[in-house]
Amino acid sequence: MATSTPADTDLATEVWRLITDLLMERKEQFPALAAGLGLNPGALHALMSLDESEARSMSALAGDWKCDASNVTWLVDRLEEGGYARRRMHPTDRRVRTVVLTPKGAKARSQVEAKLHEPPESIRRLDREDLETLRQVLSKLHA
Amino acid sequence: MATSTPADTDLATEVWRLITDLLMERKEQFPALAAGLGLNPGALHALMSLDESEARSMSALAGDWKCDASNVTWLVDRLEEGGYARRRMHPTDRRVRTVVLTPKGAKARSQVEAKLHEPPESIRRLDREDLETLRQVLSKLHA
DNA sequence: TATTGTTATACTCTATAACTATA
DNA sequence: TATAGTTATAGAGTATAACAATA
Repeated sequence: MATSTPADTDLATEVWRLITDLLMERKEQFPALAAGLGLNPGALHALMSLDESEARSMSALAGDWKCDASNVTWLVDRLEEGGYARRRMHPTDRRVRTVVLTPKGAKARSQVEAKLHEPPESIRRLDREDLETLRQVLSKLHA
Repeated sequence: MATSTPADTDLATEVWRLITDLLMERKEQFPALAAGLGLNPGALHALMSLDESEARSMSALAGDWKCDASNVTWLVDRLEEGGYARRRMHPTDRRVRTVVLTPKGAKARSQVEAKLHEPPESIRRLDREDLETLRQVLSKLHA
């Protein structure tokens, strides 16, 4: 119907973000997005919590991901196979392996984040006044 | 802060329902609710799509649940073990088995639905005016 | 001969336990 | 002796293929 101005699109994005933040998780398109990267949902979830600059040890990742250390080995193997992450040596403790995203992994992560924040058609169709109203009221939920 | 009147609680329920309907799925408390019934998430999802009165064939359920027929056998076995559903003969075609919820299964289903529609604390804290506003704007998303 | 549902079997993802190498 | 990570192994949940009963 009505076309969106850039300002409306930004608003729609923000409103959608407020709603999804409220829900904490929007595991929905997630399996499909994972499959698109040749990953299972668990491995994509892992990818989303990694960083290009900050190296995390395997044991720290077991804590982050609330899973067994042996499963961290398996998940990081999947990410390395896909070229999304790589293991590094720890500078001082030779027992420890750290994990960082590759450039490809960082790009995949930001693209998936963009998809997850993309408002659905029904939200984008709202006019500016409605979106402003939603933003105002939903902002109160942050308290 | 402000205490809720019954009217506010109904409004909060409705607003929360509008948001979750928009998202289609809110797999979040779901694994915990399933575990509480001695089921896995897949089996609870199956239970939620069954009815006490309407009998569905195994092959129809494979379509509904988007899974293989052999997995329907497995899931219905789990539901029968828990006393939530039972197989019946088809009145005319002796190859076909149909599945219906038991009274226990119907009760479990409505209790889980109630839990899923329960608004979170942050929504319940909104005052009546904000909830009315949300309801009004979010209703437009149904179009 | 085709279809319904089950059984036999295999694959994915996860965990527990045993192991290797460091510390 | 304790810790980090891996490998060996087992279990849950899913699929594919072979099968028995019925149409």
